[in-house]
Amino acid sequence: MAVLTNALDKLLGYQMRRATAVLMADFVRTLADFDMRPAEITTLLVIAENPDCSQSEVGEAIAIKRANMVPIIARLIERGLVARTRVDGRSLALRVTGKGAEHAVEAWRRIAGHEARFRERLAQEDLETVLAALPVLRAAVDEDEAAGET
Amino acid sequence: MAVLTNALDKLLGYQMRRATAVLMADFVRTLADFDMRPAEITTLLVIAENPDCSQSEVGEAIAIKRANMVPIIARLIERGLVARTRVDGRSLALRVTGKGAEHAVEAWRRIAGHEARFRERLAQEDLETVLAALPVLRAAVDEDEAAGET
DNA sequence: TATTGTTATACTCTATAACTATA
DNA sequence: TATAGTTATAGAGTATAACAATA
Repeated sequence: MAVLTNALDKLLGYQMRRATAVLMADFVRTLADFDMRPAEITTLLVIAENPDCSQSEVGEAIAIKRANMVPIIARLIERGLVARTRVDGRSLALRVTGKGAEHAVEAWRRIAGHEARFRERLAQEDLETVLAALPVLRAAVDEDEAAGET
Repeated sequence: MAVLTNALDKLLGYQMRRATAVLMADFVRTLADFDMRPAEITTLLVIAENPDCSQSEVGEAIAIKRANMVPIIARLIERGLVARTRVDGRSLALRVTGKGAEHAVEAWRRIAGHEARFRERLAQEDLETVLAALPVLRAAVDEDEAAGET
């Protein structure tokens, strides 16, 4: 099979998308036997880090819409990883359970390995440049979204 | 609403994912009135660049599986942007039509604007570092996938 | 009136397995 | 036997609109 030319390779967004797919696939592989989707894992980690946070706050932190948080939280509760208590008539405070905390610790341990696998491919200086550039790239439109959400 | 802490922000993959989502959203907005999905647009551009390529070759070039190429090509043909002729009993040669070529030119024109909006947020030197780093990040697992495909 | 959580729904991309017809 | 295209299907993420209960 012939190898085609692909001018898209010159594009920042396209390269980002391709590289991200590789990172994500490795992330999923790293945490495969947790039987949790990436969105569930990240949700668990944010709740572990922020006891008594609300569902909306978690969604805001990881850019998942309120409506899409519902089944994620439901599944975490169903599996006994997260518990919630009512704060007032409409808000719920989320906390990880003991089991959820254990999962979070083990997840972080593995994520550290995953992270190292990719970081070690870049020179220290280049890695720092990349890590500084990424928030810049997402900044302007994030602000647009925040404004639109209001 | 309280702003939560989010240790995920330190992770390369997470930052890539967030930034890519922003880039992608802008890409979609840029090409919204084409009434084409991102995957269809990129497919069209690759075919325009590689006359008489096969469906599998395009999929290989942009990391879309053969099975998922089928409806994309079908829609491009249905809309009169791509035509195909039989090469042998199992291969089809793809070409853009006149209309498809026009779409490709206009798409590239807009993509240039989209690209510039993001590039200008980074210093020239940092941009080059990022553009060099992205293929490195995706390289190792890309090779795994290629091996697995065989 | 605005906010929190919810339901319902649709769209896009991705993944696998299995089939056909060819080479 | 391997390849090109296809079908069917499932999973994951994301988006919007509308609603109830509450602040």
